[in-house]
Amino acid sequence: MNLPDRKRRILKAIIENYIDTAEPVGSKLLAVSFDQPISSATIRNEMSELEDMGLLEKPHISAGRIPSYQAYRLYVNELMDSYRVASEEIELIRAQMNAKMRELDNIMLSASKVVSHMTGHTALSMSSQSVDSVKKCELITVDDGTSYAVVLVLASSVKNRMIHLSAPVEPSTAAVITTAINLAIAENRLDYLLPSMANSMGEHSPVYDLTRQTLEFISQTAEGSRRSEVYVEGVSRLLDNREYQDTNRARALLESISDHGKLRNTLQSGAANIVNIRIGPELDDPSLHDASLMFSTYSVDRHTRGIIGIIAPTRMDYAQACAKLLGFIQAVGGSPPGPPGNITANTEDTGESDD
Amino acid sequence: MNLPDRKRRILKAIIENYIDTAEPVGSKLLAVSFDQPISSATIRNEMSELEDMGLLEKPHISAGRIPSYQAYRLYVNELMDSYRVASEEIELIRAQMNAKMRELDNIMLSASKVVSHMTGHTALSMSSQSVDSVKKCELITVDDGTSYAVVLVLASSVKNRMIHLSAPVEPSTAAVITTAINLAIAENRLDYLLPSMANSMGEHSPVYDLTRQTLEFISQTAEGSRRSEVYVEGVSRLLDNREYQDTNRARALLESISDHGKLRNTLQSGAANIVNIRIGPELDDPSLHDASLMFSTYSVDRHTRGIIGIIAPTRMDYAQACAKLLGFIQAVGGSPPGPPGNITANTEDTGESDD
DNA sequence: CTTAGCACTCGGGGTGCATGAGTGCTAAAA
DNA sequence: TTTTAGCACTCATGCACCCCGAGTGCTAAG
Repeated sequence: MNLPDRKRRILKAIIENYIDTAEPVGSKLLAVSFDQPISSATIRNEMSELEDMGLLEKPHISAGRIPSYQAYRLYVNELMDSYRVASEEIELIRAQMNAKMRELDNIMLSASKVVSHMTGHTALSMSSQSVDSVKKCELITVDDGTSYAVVLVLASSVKNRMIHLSAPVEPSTAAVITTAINLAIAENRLDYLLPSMANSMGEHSPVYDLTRQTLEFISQTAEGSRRSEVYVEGVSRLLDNREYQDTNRARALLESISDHGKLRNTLQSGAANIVNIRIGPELDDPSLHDASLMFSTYSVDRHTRGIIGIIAPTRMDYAQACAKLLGFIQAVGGSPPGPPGNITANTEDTGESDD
Repeated sequence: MNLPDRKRRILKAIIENYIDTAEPVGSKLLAVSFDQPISSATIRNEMSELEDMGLLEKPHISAGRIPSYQAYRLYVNELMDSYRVASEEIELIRAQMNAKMRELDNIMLSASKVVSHMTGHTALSMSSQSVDSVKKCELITVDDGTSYAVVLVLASSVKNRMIHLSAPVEPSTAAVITTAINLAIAENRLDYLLPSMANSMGEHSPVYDLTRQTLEFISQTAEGSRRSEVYVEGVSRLLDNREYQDTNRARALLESISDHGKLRNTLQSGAANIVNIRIGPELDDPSLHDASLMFSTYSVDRHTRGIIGIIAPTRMDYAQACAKLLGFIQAVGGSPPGPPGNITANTEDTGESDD
């Protein structure tokens, strides 16, 4: 967007003021906050024009202006200072992550806790295995054959389930089943396995039952691989924000956040390797129209990649949140702290360039 | 508690009225709601005495009375009508559970969703494996030896983790390790295994590393077996309640509910086979003093048992919630719907009998 | 023991008013 | 042409005030 320098400065000041105070900002107040002072009247004129451009809004006639959604978009794209994270802070994050990971043994959960705590916002976290196909299957005998643990090895994780049978199956038979299934996986003809067994032994034998349940688990896993769990941490922090003092709005937001299916889709829709920022109306859900989502993929090591993000009012401190997020990614990413600022916050531009 | 009949009736009416309206109930209003009418003055006298007994409280001098915590306790112990669940409703719950279980493949998560939906309150759910010791360990080769999936079979569940090594370990070697570990588990001498290996092969061999990480996982699992996950569903419903229109209270409550460690302890502290009701001050957490917890254990089949409960304001409809909970338990429990009412709602009495 | 009556309390809702932060517009200054 | 000062106007907010109604306790009569 091509905006004269003074307008940019004024708009930036308004946005940052509003982020800070959550109150409409007026011309007088703003006038004194500049280095070389401009009169409030001038600012009023500029504001009026910014309003015509769709960048500012008036809650009512005798209040100050607040930034519009477009203003936030402009802000994160062009105006925002890139905040930098002190390397001590990165060290701190690393220490916290280590502590949490000892305690919790689930990286995604730890990540959400740490990020929620350090940003003061509600954090979202999930693992970002891309389509994670089943590579191998094992059956482990429990209780001498009436129960089996099915273990599926996927490209980047392992899933298991307990299967209980009405009558025992010999471990050696289970081994045969395992071999057959693994062969079928390799040759991609799982669908033919079960019908052929049904013919040879009937549908009521425990061996058939074991195979059936195992195959069912495999297909469910394949189905569900792209629906990994979403961890939400620090929901209560949402209520700290002025905009959610109104219980109805808070309730709507909470409800949206509880819909992990939608969250997952949104989080997976981000571009890789950049900090994705979705501002209010850019999110489908209408009850998220006064909230913003900031998220990014990250990698812990070659095997584990995740998506971490925060959700907060549109009026969040984007610069700071972005910096903290990058700090987190750097801290867990194993890359050395190095000189700060070498990770840049490219933010996704969703296209619409009005004017 | 030995209370004259009329006092009981009045108290019951006050409590139920308050549960309904969330407003202090006064003498006049109450007077007209009885079958054979009593004058408001009489009710005032009775109320005054009930207040002296610690069963009623006045928010202020010119408002009606509200039940005290002791009144709620008395109510759930003695006054409450046992609501019964229609067998159609049980069928409905069963259908919902079946649908959810197909969709989610996690019983506890399904349970919390269904119960939250049917009671209209926030639901808590966890599996109630009693101490769940490691029975068996398996190592599954992935990627030709640089990664292994460790699978632990416990008494009632299976856990797994991926281990990545810097150099490959032969599958046959892994089999030897597995055997050694299983032997050590059986003989309960896991602690001696690692030091003896360190001596024979040094701490930098990949075999040592694999063993070390496997043992670490085993000890973490043993440690964490009594901390199974707590599922919380429908938090947004909390905000529907009058008492949580105040964001500060709501925030405190949300925070408490996010502390799964405490929740787990509370849920595990319940007696088996009865509906446990913990009213406000009976919960340790001060920010839960205006909330009540109702929960119970249940079993799906011989292998899976869970704890299901709800959390709501002290002013919740205990009778209805209790009935729904019992309905749920009956629906998933596999026992036939049968004549309703054969499960009784014994509620735990926490002792204190003042007066 | 119950009830009618009375005086008293106090929270909540409504009204009226002053205040102040904000705006737009116009005309003079730069 | 751009900036600034000044002025009239607009509302949201807070405060004081008052009234109403639901509720109470107490007393005296039934």
